[in-house]
Order: sequence, then structure tokens, then C-alpha cells
Amino acid sequence: MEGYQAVKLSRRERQIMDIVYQRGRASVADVLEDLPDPPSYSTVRALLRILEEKGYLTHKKDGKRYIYRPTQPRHQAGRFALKQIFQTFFDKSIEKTVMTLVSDANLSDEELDRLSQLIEQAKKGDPPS
Amino acid sequence: MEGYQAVKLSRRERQIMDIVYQRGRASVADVLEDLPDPPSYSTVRALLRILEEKGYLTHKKDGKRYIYRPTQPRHQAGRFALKQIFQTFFDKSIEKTVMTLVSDANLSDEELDRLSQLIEQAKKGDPPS
DNA sequence: AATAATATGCTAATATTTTAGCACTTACAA
DNA sequence: TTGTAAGTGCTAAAATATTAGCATATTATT
Repeated sequence: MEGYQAVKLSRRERQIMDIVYQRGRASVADVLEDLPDPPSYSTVRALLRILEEKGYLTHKKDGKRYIYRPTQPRHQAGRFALKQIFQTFFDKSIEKTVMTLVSDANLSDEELDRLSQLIEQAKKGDPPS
Repeated sequence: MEGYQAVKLSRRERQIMDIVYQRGRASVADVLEDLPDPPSYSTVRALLRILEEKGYLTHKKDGKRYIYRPTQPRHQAGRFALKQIFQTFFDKSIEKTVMTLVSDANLSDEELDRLSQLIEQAKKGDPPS
């Protein structure tokens, strides 16, 4: 039960993992394109190789180039990252975190309706903590 | 409008910022206590000094020791961090992010009620996007 | 006022991260 | 096929981050 161990990653490694998660899968060129203060092509390749060695990424060949993907499913990594956030910035309160998201989001009526539904379900289904 | 530039921080710097945000304010000893794979006291002092130089922290004296605080308010840093998360892991969808939080949270009935209220307000107040 | 305990200031060594570059491979097109 | 463009593999240099340790300061206690 490890999750997305951003804690262990260096700055560049983290940036790259974020990019790969955002895109779902990425070539070296893709990553380079999205990287802030972009380093050289070689650098990106080296980092991708390291991340693969560490087990965070895999690659497969696509024509002559490699396409990298995260080994951990995105949803799972996302949950881990969220946990980190609400523990660090929102007094470990999920409620506060949701409040902030909803307040800032400017969601559409449909989105809000779906959320209402979800909350209703939660009320029925789960016993209060 | 910069926010919490985790992107620019090294691994240790990030860990330390997280600790200081979690605690609100922290002495060197506090930080050391919470750091994973804890380094030496000296190390922590050096990193805190660097983070202060970079403008992320300030300190004031409390008796003979320094107490460090973030310069950016926690709420603001939290919003920035959340943005990063839902962009990276949830298709830039705040709705998906909230869904995940609420599903996983096992919130109490009271908390759920407060959320319902918030959503109702959002429906009335803000025009749909 | 002297001492002990607990801080910080600073500097330099060490370790890790980040980088570039050269040698080799592969896919494709002339 | 052979040339070329666009990849990768690897290694070692350079830059940054991390660390320890000595010198000095501060506070509280005796």
C-alpha cells in the first residue's frame, strides 16, 4: 500500500511523473515539451530511464520510439496525492478540502446536481463515522 | 500570483515545507522530528535557512530558538496544491476530484449536511459555467 | 558570575541530481 | 541497399542539494 511516492522523488523526477500522469502516456519529446525550464533531450531520456528502473514507469516501443506509462494507475496515485494535500494544508479535514474545491470551482448546475446525488448516497449508505 | 511553488523545491525542501505547513509553525527540533529518514540537526537548520533565503519561510525568536512560519498563507498554498492535483490526476476535473474525496472519506452525517448546504448555495449563487 | 545546556552562523566535504555528448540502432524513403 | 533522420544506451562531467562539524551566542541555573 505505497501509492505515489512523490516523497522519494527528486525535483525533475517529480515533474516528469506529473507530466506522464497528466498525459497518460508520453514519448521523450512529449515530456520535454511540457517540462518547465526544459533541459536537453538526453537529460529527459536519462530521467525516464531512471524512473523506469525505480519502477514508476514502463515503456513499450512505438515504431522507433519509446512510449512511457505510469505503472501505478492514475486514480490510485491521485488518491494518494490528495491524502497528502488535505493532511498538509487542510487540517486533515476532507470536508475543508472539498469546501475549498467547491467554492473555487464555479461548477455547472449539472455537476452540482451530480455531487448532491453523491452526497445523498453517502448519507444513506455509509454509517456516520 | 505564484502560490506554493513545490515545482521549484528539492526533495528535502518540499518535505520541510510540508511539515511547516502541517504544523503551522515549527522549530528546528519539530521539523527534525517529523522528517522521514531524518538527517542531522545541522542539516535541518541549513535547509530552513535556505528556505528562508528563498522567501518561503520567516522566523522569529522564541526564547533562544527560532520558530519558522510559512510566508504564504496556508489556505492559499493549499489551493495552489489542489489545482496541481486535479490537473495532474483527475483530467482537470474538480468534480472528479471531489467525487474521489467524498467517496473515500466516510464523512459523518453532519459533515455531509454541511456539504449539501454548500452545494445548494453554489447552485443559487453562481451562474452555471 | 561561572557553568551547562541548547541554540545558531558558517564553511567545507560528500552525495545526489542533472546534464551533455558520443556511439550505436532502428525505421523509412530514395 | 544505402543514406539519413530520429531514436536509444551509456558514461562521465557539472551543478545542486545534502550533510557534518567547529566556532560562537544565548538562556537558565547554581
